[in-house]
Amino acid sequence: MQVHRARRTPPPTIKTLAEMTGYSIATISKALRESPVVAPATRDLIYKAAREVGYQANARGMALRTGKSFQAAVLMPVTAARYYEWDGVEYTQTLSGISQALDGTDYRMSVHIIRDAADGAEAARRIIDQGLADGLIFSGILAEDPRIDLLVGEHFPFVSMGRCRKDLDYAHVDIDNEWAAHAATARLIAGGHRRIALVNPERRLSYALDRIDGFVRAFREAGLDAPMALIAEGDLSTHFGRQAVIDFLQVDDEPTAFVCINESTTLGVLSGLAALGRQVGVDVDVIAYDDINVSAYFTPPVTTFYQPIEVLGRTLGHFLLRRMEGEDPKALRQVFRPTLIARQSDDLGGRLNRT
Amino acid sequence: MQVHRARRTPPPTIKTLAEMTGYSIATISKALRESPVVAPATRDLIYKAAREVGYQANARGMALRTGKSFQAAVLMPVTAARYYEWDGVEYTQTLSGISQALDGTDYRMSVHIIRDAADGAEAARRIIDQGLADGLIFSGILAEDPRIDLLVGEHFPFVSMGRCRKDLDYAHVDIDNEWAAHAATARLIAGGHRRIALVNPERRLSYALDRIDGFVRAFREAGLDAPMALIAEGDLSTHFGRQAVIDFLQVDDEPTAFVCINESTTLGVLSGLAALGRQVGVDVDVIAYDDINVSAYFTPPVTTFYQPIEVLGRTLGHFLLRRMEGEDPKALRQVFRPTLIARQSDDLGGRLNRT
DNA sequence: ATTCAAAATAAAAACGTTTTTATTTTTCTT
DNA sequence: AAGAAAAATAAAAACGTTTTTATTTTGAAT
Repeated sequence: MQVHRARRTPPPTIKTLAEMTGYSIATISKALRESPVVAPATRDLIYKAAREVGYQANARGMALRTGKSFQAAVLMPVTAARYYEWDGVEYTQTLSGISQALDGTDYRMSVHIIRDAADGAEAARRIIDQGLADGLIFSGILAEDPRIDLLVGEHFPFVSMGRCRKDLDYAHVDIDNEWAAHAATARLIAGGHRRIALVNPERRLSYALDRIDGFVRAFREAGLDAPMALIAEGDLSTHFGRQAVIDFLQVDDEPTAFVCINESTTLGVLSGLAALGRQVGVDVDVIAYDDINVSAYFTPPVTTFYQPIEVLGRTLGHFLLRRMEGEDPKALRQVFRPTLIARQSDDLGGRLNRT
Repeated sequence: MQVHRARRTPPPTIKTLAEMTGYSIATISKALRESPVVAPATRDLIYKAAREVGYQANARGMALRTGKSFQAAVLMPVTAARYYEWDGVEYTQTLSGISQALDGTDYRMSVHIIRDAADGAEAARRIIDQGLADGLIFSGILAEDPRIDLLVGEHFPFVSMGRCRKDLDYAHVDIDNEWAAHAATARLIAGGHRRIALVNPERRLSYALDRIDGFVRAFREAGLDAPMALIAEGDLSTHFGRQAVIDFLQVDDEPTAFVCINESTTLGVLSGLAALGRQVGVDVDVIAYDDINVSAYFTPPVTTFYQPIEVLGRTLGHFLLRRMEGEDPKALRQVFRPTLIARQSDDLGGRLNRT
């Protein structure tokens, strides 16, 4: 026989406070909202009563009346298929950052898993139409991202992690991918490398283009033609990184260095190199981009451009809050430059012919 | 000058449908809830009208009236500090699994980041008190987890990923850690290993005890004493895994094999071994537990017990749905046994003295 | 003291549902 | 054909807020 606990007294509402203090619920509501029309003395009285009974505004009541949901939605891309389980691991840190920004506000974070870009657009549509959230954060920005057009058109508050290639006003946070790719490539060129491979995401992703731009610029500045044939394009899985290496090392004029786009692919690249018996730092150089500081533990540790992604997350959250307050998106833009963490020399220990 | 779009027509409500069909809102509501009191003919009519205008029940209205939030809360542990950025990466897959289970229901997934166990208990408290969610999923179960007592006491629907050591009725999903640790250890013992190290989480975590149990049982069954001094305890960071190796390899009678608890530590262990010049499969054997299938890409690939964590996530979600429907938690328990993926022989290529 | 404006508070309506209670319509029984 | 029971529908209340409108109180000016 299950013993049921005595029904707990229902949580206090503004009605409770009205009865306690003798004021009307209208006054209670205004007092708690810090409305200037209520006399300071009564406001204090009401606050005292609220504290006394531990009053917490009922989110559902507020939501219905105001039409707000007090939810900040985050679209989180997860590839369901095998080979991809390591994908998106950095989202743990991203969510943590966003949540930190939301802490202490009335907003909660709801996470919507999306399978691909189309799914993401549909999720955005649903969130707007059904008022599932008051603001939206998403990443994986395409060069021509329909979500950005949609949200800008609807005047729906959002912050994107990444920039699209259209000239629109929207709040965003990004990594300076052009700069990072340029810096990495230039460093390898300075080390004497000429055959440099770029392991890149698909070209429809906006930052894939940014990376290519930086890659090409580094060669141009050195008076060289960029080896466009050495740009591998694919999903950013570990499997892809590994396959890219295997493919490249089977052509005649094989690359002597790799620029990797994220940790997942980097791990794959290292795995591929190991499988083919190539030693990093001896036969080939690798320079990577890192956002959860894990490259230090790879074998061997690789030189990276590091940008803690939690910081991006925090910024995303803060920007979204301000955007939901109605702030002009023009003011809400930040592009981070990762810092170089050199863990290896990039000239194969000096064995490479310098020009 | 910003051009504002014409105010969009407000979304249809049951009132809209009432006007369209001529029925009262009460009938509309009942029809949509499939209540048997409304005549089938009218139900059909009302459904038709609803489809016509694309009616979607307003979540806020429902929430206020029913007192439900239609949120499934997930507590997601994230260690903020440096050294821990790789921690919890498997949560991407976990969330994906949960979300898959929730797909097509009225429930949304809200994620609450927690910093530690105490933070988790506080979050649970807040979720119950403020009715922030109708159900809860959490992991990182302690041997004596206060959250489980709390939630069982409050009759709040929840599913835990992992079991505590108390004999309580609650829905849960778990890995058979005792079995896995036993299998891994027994395999190494069969390979001739005697000095086997267990890289384990802190002992207050319930599954840390399970692992120790399995570890000890494997030795006992072989007629040996388990080397309790070779059990390293710490957070599950990459940093910890590396440090554990470095510590162990500086003692006299150093271990010849390592059993690792998760991928983060495994990566650390491999990093530590590489740093000390030990070759896996030559000087030392490593067997690991893997939930996002990444160990295949480590250098060298390591033998693992693999359990795709997304499957656990899906089960968690399904169990929570059933629990929120009021189903007896006794029926909602599942313990998964990971499958062995042998990527190396575990007797150092036969070089180890067999007993 | 009266009047009027300003300040403070109260009342009422509304947000979109569900549920309880009331009413009307239909069907069956005799 | 009348009456009662059953079925179908409608009306009203409620969930906890915020906001608009109405009322009361206060204070100052005459």
